[in-house]
Amino acid sequence: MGKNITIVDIAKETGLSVATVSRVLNRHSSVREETRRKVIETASRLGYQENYLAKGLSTMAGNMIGMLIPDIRTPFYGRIFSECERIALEKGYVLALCNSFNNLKRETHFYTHLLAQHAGGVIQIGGSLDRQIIPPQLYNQIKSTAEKIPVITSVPVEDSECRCVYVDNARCMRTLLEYLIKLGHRKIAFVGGRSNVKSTVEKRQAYYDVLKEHEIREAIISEGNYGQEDGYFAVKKLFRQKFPPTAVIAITDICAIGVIQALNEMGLRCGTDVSVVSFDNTYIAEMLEPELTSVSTDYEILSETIINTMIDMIEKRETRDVYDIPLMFSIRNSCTSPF
Amino acid sequence: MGKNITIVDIAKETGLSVATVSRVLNRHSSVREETRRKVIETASRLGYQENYLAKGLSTMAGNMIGMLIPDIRTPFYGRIFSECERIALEKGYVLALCNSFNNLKRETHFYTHLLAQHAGGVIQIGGSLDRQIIPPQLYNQIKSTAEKIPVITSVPVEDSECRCVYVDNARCMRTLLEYLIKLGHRKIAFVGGRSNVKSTVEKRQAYYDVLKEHEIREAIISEGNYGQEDGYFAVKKLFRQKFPPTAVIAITDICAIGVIQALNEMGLRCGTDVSVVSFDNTYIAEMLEPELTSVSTDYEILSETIINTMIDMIEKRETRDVYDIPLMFSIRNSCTSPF
DNA sequence: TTGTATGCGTTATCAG
DNA sequence: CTGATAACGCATACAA
Repeated sequence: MGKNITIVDIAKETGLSVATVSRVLNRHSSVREETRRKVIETASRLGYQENYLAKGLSTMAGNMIGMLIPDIRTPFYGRIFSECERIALEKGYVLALCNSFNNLKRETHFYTHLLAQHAGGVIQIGGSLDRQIIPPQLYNQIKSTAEKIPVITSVPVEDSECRCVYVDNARCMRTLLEYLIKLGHRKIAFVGGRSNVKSTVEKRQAYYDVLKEHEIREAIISEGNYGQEDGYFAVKKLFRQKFPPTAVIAITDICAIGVIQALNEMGLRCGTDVSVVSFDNTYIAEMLEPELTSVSTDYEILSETIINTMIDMIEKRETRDVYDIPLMFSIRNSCTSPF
Repeated sequence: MGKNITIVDIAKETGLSVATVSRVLNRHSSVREETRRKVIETASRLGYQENYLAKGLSTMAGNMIGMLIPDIRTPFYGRIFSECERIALEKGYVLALCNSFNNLKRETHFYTHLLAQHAGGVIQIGGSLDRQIIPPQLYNQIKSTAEKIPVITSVPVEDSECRCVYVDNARCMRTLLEYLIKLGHRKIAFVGGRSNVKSTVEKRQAYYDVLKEHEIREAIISEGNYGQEDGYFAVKKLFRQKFPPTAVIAITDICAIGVIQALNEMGLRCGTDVSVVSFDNTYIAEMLEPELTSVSTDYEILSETIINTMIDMIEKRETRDVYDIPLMFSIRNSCTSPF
């Protein structure tokens, strides 16, 4: 357990004061080049490692950023987190992750923890934030947290200091639907998703809007959850009818798996008999047979925006809400014209 | 930005000293019940929140635990992390996650960071740790880190203070293979996995061992990576022969997806014509058609062991290496007798 | 440009 | 059982 090297040691060694050493280490301009070099040299010679705890205690802002998402095991959140983590580490920040499992208690608990650590900031994507009305308990927690440390959310939080990096669900739906309509589909089902989830509601609304714009009367919606079985049972139900849909929009790639399975069981082939598209555009889409046409926000740009905004907030630069992350629309071979 | 409530405030409010307040808050025995109650009461009345930074600076041990894994997006690591995170949060610890992507630089970088934060500890599973010979750069980093904060690894690290929570790959392979042999299979292929990865080598060795025990001469191994395409191409190659295997062991669930796809394309049906099993037993196994027989370490017990051991180390209790985590062997419907 | 002194919130070591 | 006070490592306002 060798004693830790501190700036005091460096100060002693160089004959300078801790203040000067500190200035050098933080790239504070006003310091002579010679002393600067001397400090750098002895720092690395002694094997100095900065102590973030002390730094944090002094500045009241750690270099750990908390990320709160519903479930890292889903390909969607897994992808977002991984991109964010990669960028953050490059910039000298560490990401702490919490699966909320949409559990309000876990969410507020996590905020409390991060606050207690004076974390650099918190990022929340989805979860209870994605309810039609944000639960007051969470709302208050976010609001009071945002007064002390930077907070970024995937949804605007009114009357708070949060920044919002918005995922445009409506635009995603529009892209998918217009693509199918252009192929000639008129009977298009939208499968999966709960109606108390904001992102889903936004997708539904866009679904109705676009149908209307194209004067398509028939909306076919099957509510459910976001899993494979939801796609499966929806298809089983929907395709029992006389004039079944010719195309299906699945709420997630995972949901699409179920759609395709059910289709197969009914002797229908995805990509020829029925067109299938999905949200999220994760590796699952490329894994299926046939490969799925899918849409999502551009993960890299989204993640970069989130992290950069967060760091700007931490380092007290100007920031703005972001509503215009580009989409990633990948046309593969799960669709054809219905004729 | 309301000023933070500290123990000093509580001390003032109660007329006690900070020392006493601190003692109460840390359940240090010797303190009168009455003063104890008074402290607790005013603490909650004032809305006191402990400051982990200050605490950490004082004790030189934070409540953040770092977890270093190859890639959270894989179902295997996603599952392990999620279980660990759930348990850790319950016990008051936060998990910071780093995807190493098997990149040595990222790995050592992460250790450096955690050290600088005086993290509670570090857990590394797989990655460069899983090479036949641990790269010296990483070895040194682990060794020196372990001298300062608790470190747990999935593989024993010789001559260091790490604790090891071992995942018994050989036993997993044995379980799978003996199951297939009992069903009557004699031509069993083992598909996927690189030969510079320790866990894979252990599986291979067990594969040879068990075959030998059952006097099966023919070992059929197809090296590759751990993805879907590796399973796919392996089958395409292996099943071109006159007497193809009657069973396939895939190195991961994901790899098995490719196996099944290739089989389908060749007009062979998994579960009737060919038996398929895999490692990892993730949700993917239940998602496939037919559902896959699969084996892994029991995730819950593994994760609980890891976190409990870590916390014991942090709180300086006795610990021991763990080599006997039970397995989770799920027999589903991807296998039959070959006759 | 550099140094001095103080604070950040806790824990821990001594005394009482 | 309780209280003063010195660390812990760093940043920074104020002086020089």
